[in-house]
Amino acid sequence: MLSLRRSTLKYLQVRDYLRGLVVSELRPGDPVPSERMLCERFGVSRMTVRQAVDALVVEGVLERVQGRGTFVAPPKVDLQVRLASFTEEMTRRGMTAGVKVLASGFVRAEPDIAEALKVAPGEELIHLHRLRFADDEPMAVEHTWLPAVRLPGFLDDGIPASVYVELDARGLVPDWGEDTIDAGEADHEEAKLLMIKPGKPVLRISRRAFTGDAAIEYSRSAFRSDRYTLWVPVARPNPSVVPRRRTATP
Amino acid sequence: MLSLRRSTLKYLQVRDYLRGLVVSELRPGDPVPSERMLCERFGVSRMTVRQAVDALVVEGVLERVQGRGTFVAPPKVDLQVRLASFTEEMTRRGMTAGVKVLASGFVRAEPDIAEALKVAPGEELIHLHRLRFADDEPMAVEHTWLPAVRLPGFLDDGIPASVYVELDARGLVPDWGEDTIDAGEADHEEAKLLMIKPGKPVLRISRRAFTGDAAIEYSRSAFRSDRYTLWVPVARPNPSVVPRRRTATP
DNA sequence: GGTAGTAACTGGTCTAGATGACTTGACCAG
DNA sequence: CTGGTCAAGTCATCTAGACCAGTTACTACC
Repeated sequence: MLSLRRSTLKYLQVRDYLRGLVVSELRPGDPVPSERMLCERFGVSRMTVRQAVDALVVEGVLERVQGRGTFVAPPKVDLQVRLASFTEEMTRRGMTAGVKVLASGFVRAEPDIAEALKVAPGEELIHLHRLRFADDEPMAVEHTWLPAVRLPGFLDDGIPASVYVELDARGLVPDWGEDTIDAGEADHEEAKLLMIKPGKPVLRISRRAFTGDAAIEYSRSAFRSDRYTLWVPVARPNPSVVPRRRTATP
Repeated sequence: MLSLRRSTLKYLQVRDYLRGLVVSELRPGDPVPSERMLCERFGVSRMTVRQAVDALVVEGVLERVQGRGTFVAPPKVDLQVRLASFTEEMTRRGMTAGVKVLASGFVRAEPDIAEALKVAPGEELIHLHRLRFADDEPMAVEHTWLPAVRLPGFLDDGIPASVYVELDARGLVPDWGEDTIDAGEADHEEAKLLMIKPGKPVLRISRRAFTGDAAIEYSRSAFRSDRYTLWVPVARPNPSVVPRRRTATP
């Protein structure tokens, strides 16, 4: 039936080994072991090693340079405004994402939330109030609303570890969305949770995510501005699989 | 030396054949020829075909479904994240954009500016300090730096009304760039210009714009957060080469 | 000293197979 | 009609090599 030997796949072993190297030992510009060395170390063929490296190159973690080697990519924190989950974003930055659920349950849609989700006011919503961590440091306070009618049984087994994983499992992966971003002052509750002083600036991000025509998630987050910077690439040419030129100096 | 037989590489031939199919004959959800059929048609091995298909999957052009086939991916909503310019943003809200030049001239590149523009510290830069208005109300304080060597005579006829128009006239239209966004506190100068209290939150946006490989503009802006919200349409990230769950609906 | 060549690395492309996992449809038994 | 089995087709993973192309360092020659 459900064979989840995922992690026993050889290329994933190699990939995760490399990812571990990058986040723990290496710095941008450092070379990773050559493909042939990895073949030997893991007892796999070169194509398998290349598959592992490919995955990390596509992710922007590594960069290949023909004739010289493969290097840890500079933190051009390609992490973008994409509809990636917080966990994905932090993982890409080499941090460990954590989350603490402060509250969860069903609520009736307030007018502003209803409008954002394009549902009728008073409709039943799933509400999550969470505190997000990066490397055990509080990073953001987040409120998330999801239309309950589209997610039956969402809270039945406790709070899902990841909203996006849960949406994925239901085939409701968002394909587009929009963020609005502004700066604000931390209120008392946010300040306490984020361990900053009330009135200090926070980056507020409201996100609407859609699956096809229907809104599936609306969230409001307040990020500590001293620890979080948003990167937005603007109209960048398609990087494709082809290797990019290099700037770092190993 | 420079061998650009690029297009004679087999996997590129296969890739471009598939790309042609997608744009000319097939519609989203349609299956492309199976990998083994492509092997036969082009007389190449399966790995080569997979390399071609991989490239298109990474680009988001195709989607693989194990056991069923490979299909044309549904159209992307918006390939790139795109930030509206200040003027566009104001127009969208039915406001009139204005600008006042506070200072202009030549400066030597400070280390941080030099790094952002990828020039040597101390290199000559054109510097503009401007205050931006929306409906005659101050909205943002902006510093802009441009490499003087690439823009001879830029300030000779006074301050250009629009930096972008001037760049356009010289064929130096930026084709890509990146913004970093965070929240900060207004310093005294900013507060005075924006007519807010010092320490109040401002949205800080740093923008680097590139023409080809060379940086052409670097700017830092501080926006009044009580009057300005950034709006960012977001597209879904490209699926990685690696794990795929079902999404296609042929 | 400088220069050209060369050897030993690196990643880039490619072959010709193998096995496994998943989906679909045809077929058969209840 | 329903449910199960089975085969054929698909993509997923993997092997053990091959040669090409770019980079670097060292060496031998001028």
